[in-house]
Amino acid sequence: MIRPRALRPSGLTIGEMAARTGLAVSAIRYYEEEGLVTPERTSSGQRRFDRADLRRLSFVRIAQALGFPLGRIRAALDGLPKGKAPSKADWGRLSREFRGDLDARIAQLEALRDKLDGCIGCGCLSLDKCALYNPEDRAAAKGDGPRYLLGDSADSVD
Amino acid sequence: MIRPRALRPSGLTIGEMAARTGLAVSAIRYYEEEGLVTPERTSSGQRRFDRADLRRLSFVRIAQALGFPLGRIRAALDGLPKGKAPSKADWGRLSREFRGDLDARIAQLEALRDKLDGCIGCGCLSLDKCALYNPEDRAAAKGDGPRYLLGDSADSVD
DNA sequence: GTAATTCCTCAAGTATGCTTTAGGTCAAGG
DNA sequence: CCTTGACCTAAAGCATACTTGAGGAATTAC
Repeated sequence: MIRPRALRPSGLTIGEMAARTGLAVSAIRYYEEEGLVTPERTSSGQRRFDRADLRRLSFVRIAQALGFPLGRIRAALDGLPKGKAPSKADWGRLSREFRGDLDARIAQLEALRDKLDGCIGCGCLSLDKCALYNPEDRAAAKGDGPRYLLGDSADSVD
Repeated sequence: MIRPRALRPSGLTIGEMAARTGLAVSAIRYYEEEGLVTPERTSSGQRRFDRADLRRLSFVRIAQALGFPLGRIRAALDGLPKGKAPSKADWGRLSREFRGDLDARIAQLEALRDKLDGCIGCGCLSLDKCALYNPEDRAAAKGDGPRYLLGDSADSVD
């Protein structure tokens, strides 16, 4: 049993966090800048993370894999109790929240896919009567976040 | 009936394309830079688009709404016959191609969602035994393209 | 004929999400 | 003790997808 950093003191170093979460050290620093984690510092300025941070960062990875933008993830994490470590119930609530969003995104994508089917049939793909060519369908894919900046004004086409 | 540009000559101007596709003029110029359309030019250097371009640009919009990156879209458009205008069958083939990719993405997202369900139950979200914490799940969301640059090396966590 | 539009190019700016580089400090091992 | 590796900050760079701005030319409208 190796015990680096003498008798495992007050927290995990950024390198240990990186190793355990699979994130790059630079990414973790970036997440701190973005307010996704707020590790303490040693007197010499090095970051020290606790176990709750391990969960926070893992949640970030998972949510990202699910397509959520960091802003959304931060908003969710901001809902966790500060000071005390989040309980299992807290994490469950967060997960359910994302699960809901995810369902919505999948449904939207499926709706779009079905419309694409219709368009394969009609071969239009650009006609004003084309179901896919509907302003309200813009920004359906993409996590949410400020990504769908598509100013719409689609008229008749072709 | 107004007939701008005397007797409707050789093609549509970029402004007309913008009005008819719902895209911004600047976006269309950008798409040309990216090789998604290659309009002709008048002797004075103005762009002139044809009806096939209208379809191309509409396809770009649709594919983007479906979450595909421009690189992928360009690759698909490059498969269309050059010189002659693409037939209905050509467009159908393209649509089916995207439909396939879309199905795959939806499936992947659903798989991830189901794993999230499991994790809501166990409340883990960061444990090494957590199904969501699998390197192979990275980059599941997001259109494809060079977006999933997540170098993986996830070990045990928490 | 002339003023208002529209068009052109090229460069720089914006947002997201990081990585890389430069220059320097700190801590752990031998 | 002192070298090596890990850590720190700040700034710049990269990829995607565009928009905005500057400065100017060509069209169109009246």
